[in-house]
Amino acid sequence: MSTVTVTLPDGSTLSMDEGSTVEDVAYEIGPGLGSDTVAGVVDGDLVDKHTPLTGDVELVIVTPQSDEYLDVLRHSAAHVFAQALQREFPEATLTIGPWTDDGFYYDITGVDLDEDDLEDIEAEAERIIEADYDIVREEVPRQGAFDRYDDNRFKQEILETEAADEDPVSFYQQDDFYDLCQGPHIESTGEIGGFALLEISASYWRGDEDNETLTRVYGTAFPTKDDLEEYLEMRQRAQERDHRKIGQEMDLFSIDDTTGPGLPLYEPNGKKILNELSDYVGQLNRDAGYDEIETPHVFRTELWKKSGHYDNYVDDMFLLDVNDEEYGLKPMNCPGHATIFDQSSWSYRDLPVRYFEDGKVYRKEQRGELSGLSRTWAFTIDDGHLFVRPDQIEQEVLATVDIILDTLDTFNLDYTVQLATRPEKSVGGDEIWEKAEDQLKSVLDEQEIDYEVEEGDGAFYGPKIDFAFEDALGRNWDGPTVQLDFNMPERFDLTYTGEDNEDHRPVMIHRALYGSYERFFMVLTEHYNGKFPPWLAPEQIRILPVSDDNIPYCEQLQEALGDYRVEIEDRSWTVAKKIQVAHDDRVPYMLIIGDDEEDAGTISVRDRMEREEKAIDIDEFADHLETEVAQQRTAVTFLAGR
RNA sequence: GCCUGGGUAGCUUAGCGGUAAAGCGCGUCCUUGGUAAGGACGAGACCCCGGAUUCAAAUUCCGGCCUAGGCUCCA
Repeated sequence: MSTVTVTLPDGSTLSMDEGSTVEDVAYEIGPGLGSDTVAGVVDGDLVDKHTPLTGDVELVIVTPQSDEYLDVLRHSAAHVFAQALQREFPEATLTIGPWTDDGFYYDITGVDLDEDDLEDIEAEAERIIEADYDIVREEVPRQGAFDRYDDNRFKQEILETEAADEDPVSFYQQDDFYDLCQGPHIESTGEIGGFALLEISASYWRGDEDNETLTRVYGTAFPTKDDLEEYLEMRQRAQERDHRKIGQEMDLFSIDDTTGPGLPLYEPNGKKILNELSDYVGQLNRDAGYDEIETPHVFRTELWKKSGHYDNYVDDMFLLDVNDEEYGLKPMNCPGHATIFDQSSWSYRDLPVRYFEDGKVYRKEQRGELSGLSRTWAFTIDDGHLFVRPDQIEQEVLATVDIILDTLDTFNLDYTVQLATRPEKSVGGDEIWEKAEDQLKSVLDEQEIDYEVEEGDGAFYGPKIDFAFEDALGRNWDGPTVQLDFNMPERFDLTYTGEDNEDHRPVMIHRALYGSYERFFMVLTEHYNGKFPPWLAPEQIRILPVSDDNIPYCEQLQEALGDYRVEIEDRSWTVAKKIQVAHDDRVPYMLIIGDDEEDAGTISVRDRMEREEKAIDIDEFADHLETEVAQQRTAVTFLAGR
């Protein structure tokens, strides 16, 4: 019998008989590990512990202490759900039920479920867990598998595709329930300590919207009840920091039924933050050699035909009929910017030319996609376009990435980076694409940025670097971006005169430091949980008079702090209530002013971190705040070191 | 766009065939307070919009609009 070499995570190797299973290897290492083994990771794939090894492999043994154990547990939890479902609704048809990052789902059909049903199914699942059924792998001849699923075309399809080469086919059985499945699974249903069903939703078979709609039930499972509780609390906390909730509480923005979907209305508090954000990037852009321009919200469709948007993007555009002529709200700012570039003749010495604009754009996204500020119909891009010579691409991309990193650092944000490369449908030659992608890569490497390459995910007109953020609910959203564009300069026939006195084609770079203000606003609101840094906070200071008699002195203080956004709490409440409400409103600094302060000509400062100090000189506070705001510090620091 | 929930006062929600409720907010008054919600009274609702069933609809049914989650999209 031939042998195979198994390489373990520590680099050591074992020689095993060919056909030995993952579990055999574990027992070879030690009986304790053997009995603990739940599954294995063979060359990166999570497999059942009974999987035979047929060649030289890298192997990780999965035990209840492994990270992968949760996946295995949840996979089994999906089966427990399916069994409970079939007990309650025998007519339900099962399709697929994998684990996910934070639980599992099962796609089913043939039954309508509502939230109450979910509770019943959950109760049934608890009984199945309580019963602690053994979960047993079973090998069934191919024909037998088809017989089992003679009324389930989804399972049949899986047998004909994913499991096309398998005979026998593996099933997993617990009690009288079985499911076509490759595994791996835990030993018995009782290993699941905490089980919960979370949501009913929908999906398409095979993720294709032309296919049948399925009902998807999301759930999660943990080794212990405590782990589950902790997860549910975390979920609850995440919902608490949802920007839509905070936006409502802090009167930042609203989206009104009457004015329309996906069309955010910024209230005064929100606009104050937007203005600070705009001033911040405006300064960065000017410092980086950009010229500010402005374009209107609507253009004749002639422009969109010229830019190619009319052919490729018209379904997402808002079109208007004006005197029998067609106009379109701009879904992008670039054609306007390219037109401005085209108003002058340029020498190679003039390049790069850099334009920027806080440009409002309108995109008629699918209705079901609209969500708070993260996906809207109207949004403002801090949009910049560079017109560069081909030899300037790298330096300009580098400079742009540099400013993006500065910006993200100012807000102390976490992000991921993707390099999106040439899609199947694209314009431009092989050489220019290859070169451009290399240039983007070398910029990312030079900046020592971790990034993922998303093959074929670039725009048709050029490759791009995207920076993405995660929202409170763990969803990813693209933010800052740098995109190369070989197409627009062609379409607009943009040229500059080279050293050789010939016309040359510039390359266009699209870039945004925030992405859109809306989405960035969402990210910041959730990142700070509404506790905006003092430089951004809509209300930076609230003065709380102890009694109404102190109001005149408070007004003097307000005037002395005229450089800041200061409000006086003049409602006739107790001091305790004024403090409570100021905390709820997330105001960075409260000045508590009673007779003591008024007589001494001082202030008491309390911050939203609940620190407080009395008898402070107002100038000292104002000086500190000036620094804190000027440096865009992300925390309230006046009382930190005192 | 698709599926499943949901839409009741400015906000958060209860009510689910028979006189529209509560808390917060708002107004007036009392209280002038010293560190995380003092008290009383009051105003405020086309119960999302159409249609149907019924003696009677916020409540049931149908259609639409909006919204949440997911799916699918996302130059």
